[in-house]
Amino acid sequence: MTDTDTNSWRGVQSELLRRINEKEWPAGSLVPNEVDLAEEFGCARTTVNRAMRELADAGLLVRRRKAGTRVATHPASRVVLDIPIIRLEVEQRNAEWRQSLIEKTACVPPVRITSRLGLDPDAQMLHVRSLHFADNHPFLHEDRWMNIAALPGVERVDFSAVSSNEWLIENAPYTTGDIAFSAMNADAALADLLEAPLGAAIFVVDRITWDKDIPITSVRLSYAPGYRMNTKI
Amino acid sequence: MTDTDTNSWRGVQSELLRRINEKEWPAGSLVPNEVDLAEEFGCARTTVNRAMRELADAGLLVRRRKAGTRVATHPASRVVLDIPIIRLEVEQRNAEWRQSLIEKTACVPPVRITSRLGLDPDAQMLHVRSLHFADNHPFLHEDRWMNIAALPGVERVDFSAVSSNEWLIENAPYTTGDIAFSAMNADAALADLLEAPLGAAIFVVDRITWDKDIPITSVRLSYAPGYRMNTKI
DNA sequence: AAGTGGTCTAGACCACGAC
DNA sequence: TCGTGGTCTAGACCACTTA
Repeated sequence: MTDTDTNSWRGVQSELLRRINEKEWPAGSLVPNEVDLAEEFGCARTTVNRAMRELADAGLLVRRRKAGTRVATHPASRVVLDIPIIRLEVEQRNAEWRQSLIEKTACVPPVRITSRLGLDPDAQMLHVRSLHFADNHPFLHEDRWMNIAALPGVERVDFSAVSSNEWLIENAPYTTGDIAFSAMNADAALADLLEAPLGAAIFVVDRITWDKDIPITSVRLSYAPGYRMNTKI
Repeated sequence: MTDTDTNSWRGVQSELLRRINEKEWPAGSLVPNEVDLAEEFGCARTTVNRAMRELADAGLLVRRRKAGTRVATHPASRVVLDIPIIRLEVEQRNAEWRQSLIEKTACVPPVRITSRLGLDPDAQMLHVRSLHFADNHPFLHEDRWMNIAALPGVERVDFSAVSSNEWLIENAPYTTGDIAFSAMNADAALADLLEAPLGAAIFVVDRITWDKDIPITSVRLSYAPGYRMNTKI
């Protein structure tokens, strides 16, 4: 049951990892098949399969039926980011969260929004903008467009009581989405809201979500200067 | 073998997903155990286990022995980022990659580097800075410190021929690391290198890697303005 | 045609941890 | 204590893809 027992999947995995790291199996080389490895390690093929499957998921091995398994030549490191509810992110920093609703209007969005969502350019969407605070300091600006047709009752929600961020997570499951991270200089409006100098470097998250091809929402989060998004490999 | 056959693990998983999304199983509620679900779906417990394990890995379910499995209350969406070799990232954009080595010196790093790595503040490290280009336009600035003691022969490597980014991936396996993403305004030196206006918003990736408690490298990647890091959920 | 990984089964034992 | 998930087994059939 430890990492060095080669009859547990973790043990097999760490032995495989060792061979890859120490170049016993060089990058690009063909490694033995599951049946042979199972025999070598004295375990069932299922056990070897689990160990290898996870290494393939992590990008360290490349597996193809009939062709066999090879050590990946350019193991792109894979980073997992957890993106929590904004309120929880603030509270995890031991700060008090509050938000202030800036705008909530039903209107026709700019074409850059409808075109990316694949919606009729004349369709009305709900535009909600709000400012999130951490201990009364501006934390981020949330600029969101919501698909009214896909979110029944959304027009009657009081987004000054519940953030649209949180309401959507609880009420609108999504199946797929795109996320982009970038940096931009604060324009006058954003600088004013975030109490930052004009032109300050702002960390920006753009996110679009769909529920089985139905567009749900498009949002831009603009963080106050100094924000860092951290994670471990 | 399709997503709707409840005797394949994908089929079971999509049915479980449906029940979670449609609140048939509300957030926080206890869901049936593996044996009961296997009976309901007419499949082996192993199959149910695989489906549920992956949902737990994705953060949608919380599993505990004896206590059973519950629907997660705050499903933080989990984003996976692939961070490739810089050369490949440029080439994937159908651009020609090249780099120019700016500096390669062995010297004592600033305290902010040694302290974060947990190294002796007087230890020499190898400082390598280089500029990566895409089609002869500056793409990013790589500012790296390498632990000489942990990387035998690193002082003799010609980093004008191989980028330190690529050399490390091929020669220095790591076990853990920290990554941080942020935005900063370009100072005069960086603006000059990246051919950007002074103060331009720069997307920054800071990364530190260890190999079993031995610090390997600390690097800051500063991308030219306009860079976006994209991924799917 | 044949080798390889992908998956399912039925059963088993065990570790954890709530009670 | 004992229910639950975690894991392993031995065997089987199948899907994919290369030779």
